[in-house]
Amino acid sequence: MEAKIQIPPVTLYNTRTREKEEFKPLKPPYVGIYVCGPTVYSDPHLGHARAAVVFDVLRRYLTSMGYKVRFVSNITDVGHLEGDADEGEDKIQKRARLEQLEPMEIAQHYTRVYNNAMAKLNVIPPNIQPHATCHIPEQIELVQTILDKGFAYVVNGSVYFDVPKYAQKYEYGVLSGRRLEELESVTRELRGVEEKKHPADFALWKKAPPTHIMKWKSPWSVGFPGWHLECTVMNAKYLGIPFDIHGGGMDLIFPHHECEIMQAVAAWDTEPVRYWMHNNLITIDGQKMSKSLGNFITIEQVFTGEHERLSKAHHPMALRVLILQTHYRSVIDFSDSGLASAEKAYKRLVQALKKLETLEFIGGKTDSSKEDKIIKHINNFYEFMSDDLNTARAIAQLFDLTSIINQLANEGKSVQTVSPEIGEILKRQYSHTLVDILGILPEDEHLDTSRLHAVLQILINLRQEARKHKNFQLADRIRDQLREIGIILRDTPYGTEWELE
RNA sequence: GGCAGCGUGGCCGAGGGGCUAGGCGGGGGCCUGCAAAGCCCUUGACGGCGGUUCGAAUCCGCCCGCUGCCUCCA
Repeated sequence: MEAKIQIPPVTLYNTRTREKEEFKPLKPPYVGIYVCGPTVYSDPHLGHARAAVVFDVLRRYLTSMGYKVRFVSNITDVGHLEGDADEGEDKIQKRARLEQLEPMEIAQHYTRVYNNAMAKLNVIPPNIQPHATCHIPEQIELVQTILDKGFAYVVNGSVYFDVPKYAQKYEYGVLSGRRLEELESVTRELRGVEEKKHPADFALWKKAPPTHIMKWKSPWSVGFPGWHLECTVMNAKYLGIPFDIHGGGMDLIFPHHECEIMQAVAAWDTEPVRYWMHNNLITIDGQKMSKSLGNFITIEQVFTGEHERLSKAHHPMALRVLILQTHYRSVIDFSDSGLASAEKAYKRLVQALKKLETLEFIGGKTDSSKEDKIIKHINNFYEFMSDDLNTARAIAQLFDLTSIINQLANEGKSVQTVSPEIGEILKRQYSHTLVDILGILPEDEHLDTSRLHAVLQILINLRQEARKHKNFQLADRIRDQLREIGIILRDTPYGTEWELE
């Protein structure tokens, strides 16, 4: 890192303490991050995209600072109970019955769909992507530990966490700010006859009804693990308790993350997580997007444009930019026009990057105020990223740099107003912040375009000759026909550029 | 009902007592065979009513409107 660029210490808003805290890993330079992954029984939607992109940027940022990050994100393939207790049916099983498939076939299919979507969004795959069904023995073991410690009880082959007992020894609701008495008054009327001693108790192990397909042997019954168990088990197994950062959507704070804390504290007498981070939700027309409301847009629909609310197919990076232009703790009200505007913004950033790569900084007539601005914007970028991952402000700095790059490019290929030293910093940092840290990929990097490149160069050269001879009819025909197949030609002071639409 | 939060210019979205956010769009100009892109200039905002203050979009109070969690969910 060059001397002129300073990266301030990272502060993160910790849901647990409700304030921004300086991030200090337990065992530097190692950082453990766990993010709640998807339940794989349907297509991933915009909400999945947001959580994944937000924590991908966190991971990239910490990595760029020299931390060695282990990033764990699970696949929930057991399915959780639907509705309450005894009426419950495993989600994946339900879907399997509907489609006449093996439950594991469903899980496998949607895991693949999810991972494909993540790849398109340029989300780096987790270092470990553990599956709940691969950790049944560990989950059974944890249930036993909690039973041994006296914080759970067995009823008819099911095991429940004893929340009132826990609340006697430890504080209840540390994450969500919820109080046990209030919870009781609300939930009492909602629930019918059941095995739980207290409405706030939750299942650690459920005995499976005879029709249930996904089930495993345990000391208590043939059944399946409770909703919150897998995360605790996989935290402990792959990151150790306690570990640094646990992330997920805000809707998971209660009860999911609250239960995770109780399980870990009950089992090991230690709060499991140093920093709890929660991204806010995505709304559509001001309404929460959710599975139960059925108003969600899948990630793939954004890319194909096949949804009544979408006017066209959008570039995956447009979605990424849209997400990063909002701070992660604010709501994003999703719209087609917002996505379209993000797409234009994305193109601007990427065009500036391409342009910057062709520039040569020779100095000679250096403009120190311009150079100062460049350094200032780069430092601001890091300052805002370190301030609770404020990607909205950080990306604004990149737009300011974009503007400067465009001005420099107007000088021609050889730039005199910026010294070679500052020019190199600009080149390195602009690319590093945009591509490596924010994960905004220049277009078509995945595509092998080398031959297409060569062919277009031939056409561009022919057109150039036609223009030289003032044969504009031919020149325009070449450009128009290329446009018809989605290739746009653009004449610039330093030659003709092309771009795929 | 309990808890948490939000209301910013045409749209999206940062910020948060005096200091240009940014993106998209609109207007004017430069460049150009034309087009596109780019550049320069520009427009324009802090839900309502009170209060604190030399000064409030920013702090406090009340009111209005909206959202999330309390049921699986990112």
